[in-house]
Amino acid sequence: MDRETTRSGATLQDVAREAGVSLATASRVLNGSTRTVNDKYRRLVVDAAARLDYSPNLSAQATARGMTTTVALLVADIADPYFSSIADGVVSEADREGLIVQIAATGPEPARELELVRTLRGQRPRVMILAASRHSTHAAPALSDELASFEANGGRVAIVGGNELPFRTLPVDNAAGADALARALATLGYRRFAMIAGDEGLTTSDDRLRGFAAGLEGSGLTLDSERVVRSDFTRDGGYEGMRRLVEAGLDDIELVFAANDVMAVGALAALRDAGFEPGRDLAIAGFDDIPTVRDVTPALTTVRIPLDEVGRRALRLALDDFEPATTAAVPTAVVLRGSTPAISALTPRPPSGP
Amino acid sequence: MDRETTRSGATLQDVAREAGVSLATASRVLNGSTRTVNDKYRRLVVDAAARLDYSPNLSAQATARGMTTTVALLVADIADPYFSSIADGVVSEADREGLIVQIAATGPEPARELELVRTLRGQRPRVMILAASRHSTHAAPALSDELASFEANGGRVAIVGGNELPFRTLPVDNAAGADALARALATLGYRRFAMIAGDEGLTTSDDRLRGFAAGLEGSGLTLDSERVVRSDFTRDGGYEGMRRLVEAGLDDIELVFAANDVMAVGALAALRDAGFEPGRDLAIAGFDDIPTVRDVTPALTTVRIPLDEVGRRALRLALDDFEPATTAAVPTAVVLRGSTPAISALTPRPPSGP
DNA sequence: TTGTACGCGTTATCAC
DNA sequence: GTGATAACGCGTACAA
Repeated sequence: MDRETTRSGATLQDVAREAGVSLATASRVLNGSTRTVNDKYRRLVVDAAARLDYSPNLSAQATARGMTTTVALLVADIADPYFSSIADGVVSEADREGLIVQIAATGPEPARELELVRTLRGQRPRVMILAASRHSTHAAPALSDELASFEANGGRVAIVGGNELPFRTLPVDNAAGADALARALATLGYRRFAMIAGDEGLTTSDDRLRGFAAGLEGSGLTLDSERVVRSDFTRDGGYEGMRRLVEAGLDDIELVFAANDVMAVGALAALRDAGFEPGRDLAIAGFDDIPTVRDVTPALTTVRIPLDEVGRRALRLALDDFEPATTAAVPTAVVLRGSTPAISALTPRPPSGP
Repeated sequence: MDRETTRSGATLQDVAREAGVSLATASRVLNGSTRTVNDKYRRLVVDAAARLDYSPNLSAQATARGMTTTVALLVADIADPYFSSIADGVVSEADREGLIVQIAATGPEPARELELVRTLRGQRPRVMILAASRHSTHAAPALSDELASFEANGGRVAIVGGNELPFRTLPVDNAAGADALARALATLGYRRFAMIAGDEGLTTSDDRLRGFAAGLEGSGLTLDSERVVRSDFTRDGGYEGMRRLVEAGLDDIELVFAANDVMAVGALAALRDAGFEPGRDLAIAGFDDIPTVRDVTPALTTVRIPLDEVGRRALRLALDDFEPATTAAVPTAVVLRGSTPAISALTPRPPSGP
């Protein structure tokens, strides 16, 4: 016994032997669902397990049960607040379910998504959440096949944000949010807009662009396509986008809408570096409402997405049994802050040619 | 064959049968390390695998090999930029090694750390990285036992930041960084300080406090212990801390050092809400150099830790075989920004007693 | 209620 | 170089 105590990696066998019961009994009290075990034996087993410092081997459990207790989460960049907030929601909800979260990051190349899905599938996770999938993907068929195989084996798939893949999707109404933002800005008196968007094909960005343009049109305004610059979907991308706008001359622009908050924050910096004061010389708006935007100056107008709730709901969506049709879209809400004051507060800027 | 093609979850058996070879051969070509397989058979197997959409069951591999391909990462809060940046480093490095990262979050209660370590151990990860462990923990013995058991079974442990646990540790010299910061601030002309620290026992915070005080003393200054307020190690904690400082009257304080950047950002907001202008009425400094602090106004003086590198190095530390003694501490660097102008730029504030 | 025996999908040790 | 076959640690009929 002393030898057993010292040696680690006690197996269920060891526990059973130590407790003087059968393997099956030990299994039942330690991991079994139906509690049909005599209390006398139960105690014996529990004590033995504690004494041997037994830790169930989840891999073995998984192969035996044919089912794991992990959820795989695919993001583009875990350091991006958008994704880390979603991840936070997934992790906390998974925790409540006794599930462990595996995170993989595609990085800048969306092509890696397929590859990672393939790898993660090997883990046979109970659910797979795709939050990175923001591209109207040319690789869609292959990805779709992969996910279908996964589901055919009992796995659950949940996709965050609308794309056309035929799986449970948690819709985030980017278009409607951008539309509402445009109308709110129009109400504030803004008339001339520019936008810093992501690359074409990035559905999140495309939807927000489309919604924004629609909202403006609904207000009798237009978004000149020449005033839409494309850039990376990152802070530095936003910086670069604003730099280009400034270079092209923003003399007749009153407001720049960045396709997401990190871009907007970058745009803020670029604008300052160019000698302008955001919220006074030019208004800026973003999208997502990441925590940071409360703390930049001026505080950023944006469209709020409850990101942690998105994470939690994505997991629930995958886990629960119900009609997929009942899945309501995540509500978005326009949040007006200092970066978009009433137009009258904006100081007219002198024309600044290229 | 058609039936096989349609049915998913093809097993290695299926592939072997489809290819007309033995299980062993199939295993060798698909997953084996030593490539001692005839090319003719090799092709057969590879083709069959592709046709059946075979995906190796990592759980089964793990039970058979007694070793997984996952690394477990323990953080306090994945939505906190400090941790998500570290996680980013871990994930990217793990990716290079073909490893999958599992993330668990302890949340505000450090007691959960032990519990989570226990759970994660069940996964038999190849390495376990503790980044959350910032408390001089009363639960240290139990935690230490748990980790020791884990290592005794071939697992690797890496701990981020100094604590006294007897495992491979990636030292982050918080004390030295804070010391250097204090001296730099003294050089700028600052003389009267306050600090917003985390709860006592939070080693990260304690070390930074100690280092800061030491740096001041080295410059012939002192940090009055009455000027040290304790608060949550979060953005809102920083806000609350600054609120209390203001309430107590900060008439003779020139600079507030927050124990980390998110707190400093909160402090910035609180200061503004109280009617003061940070960087003009009062200087503020933080610690970590999270991405955000470049973009707040004024940009925040801080001590830079290369967080993604911390993540990468932590994984390497766990993975590599070498003398633990050779592990150099992560370099920190003082970064002076607008939130701590030369003291002459600070406007004298009128006394504001409670 | 408890124990026996088999199966989960792979790897690894043998002989061949 | 290849193929049986025994592990790996555990769940779970099935029988007792």
